[in-house]
Amino acid sequence: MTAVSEPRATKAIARARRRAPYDAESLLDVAVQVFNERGYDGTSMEDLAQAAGISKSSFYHHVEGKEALLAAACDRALDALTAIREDPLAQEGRAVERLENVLRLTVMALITELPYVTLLLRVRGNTASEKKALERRRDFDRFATDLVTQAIADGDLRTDIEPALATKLVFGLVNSLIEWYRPGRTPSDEVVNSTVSLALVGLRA
Amino acid sequence: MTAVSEPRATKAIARARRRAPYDAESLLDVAVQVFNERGYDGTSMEDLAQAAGISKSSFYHHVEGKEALLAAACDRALDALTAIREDPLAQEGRAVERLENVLRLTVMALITELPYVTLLLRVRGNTASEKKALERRRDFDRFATDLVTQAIADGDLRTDIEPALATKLVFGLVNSLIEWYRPGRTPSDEVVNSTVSLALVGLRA
DNA sequence: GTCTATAAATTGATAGAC
DNA sequence: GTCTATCAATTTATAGAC
Repeated sequence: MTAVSEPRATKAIARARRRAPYDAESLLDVAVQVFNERGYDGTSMEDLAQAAGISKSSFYHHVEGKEALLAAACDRALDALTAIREDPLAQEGRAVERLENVLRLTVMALITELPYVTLLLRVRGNTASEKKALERRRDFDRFATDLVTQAIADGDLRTDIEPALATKLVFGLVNSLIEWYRPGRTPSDEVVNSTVSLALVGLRA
Repeated sequence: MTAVSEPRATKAIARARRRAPYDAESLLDVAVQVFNERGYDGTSMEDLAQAAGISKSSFYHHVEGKEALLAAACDRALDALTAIREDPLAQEGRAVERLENVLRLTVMALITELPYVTLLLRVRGNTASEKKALERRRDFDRFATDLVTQAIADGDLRTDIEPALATKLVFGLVNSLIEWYRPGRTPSDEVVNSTVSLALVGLRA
């Protein structure tokens, strides 16, 4: 059974099944992990190549460059956040219910896309692609602020905290997950429930 | 009244009064500001010199080097946090009262030392001095965790959230201030009260 | 696809004149 | 104290052999 005698499709599948060790996606995973450990600017392409177990030149064969890696990671995180806005749970019911759903979906997105969102939330805006990522992030912030503002106007949340301030506090609480949450330590269900509960109990009228 | 005829002490005072434009402290302020804008690793000594309005070489005349600037800034932030542990308000009364005081003092420290604490909370631990700063920071985290644990054991805080998780959430909320608080926008009193209130109301039994 | 070699630019830091 | 000039190391990225 030599590979030569097999049809092309079979070869492609076999290749995929044994998980080609170095495809663009797995190298992105490696890069994002190292970026999060040492910081994006504190990581050299040599660091990434070593973490992947190949030479720097081979690494470049698979990826466009350092900034493209960061942009791809940010896009993945931002796509996850954007999907929340379009989720039916974010569009029906009272504002306070939509807010609770959005908070829950956000915590879940933070957990499932943790490395990517971590990188996104640390972006400083030094380059053009970083500025673009920050702009998309601000879109989500505005969406969240509108939701909190509406819930307060509905009389469902305490009125002694400014809407903009309340939003920043609640999403600051939620986003702080990237600083301490590590998969496998605490069941993610418990983290989701505790986080949403703590945020909303403190905020309710 | 020529400078030549004045005694040395007078000259020194006059020099100090007109605020020598480039002393080590004011250059640290400049450096910390730029570090926070572009990230520590994303900032070059050339960037710092330009921000200070002098050449890179002149800048080096006043400061030891890049890492020393970071260490000095972290030390200042950590000194502010350490002072909280030694504050009488953190040592008397029930654990839940001490916790409320510590939360309030922490928010106040974040606000008064904002640039320094911001830099500290972003340190990744890449160098020896950064690792040392992270270790001092962990000391404060342990102190905070003990306080929350005790308050839960006292029956003053809700028991359905793990002490370690509750601590991370509450201090995640408090520390998120560095991401959005900017002096002069919202009165600091309002931020302190709202932050402490939101955190504790959500946490109380 | 992988590698060694190297280019081209930047960086932290210093030398030494004024 | 400030500057220009420069060093030595590092960094992003490419060339080209296998």
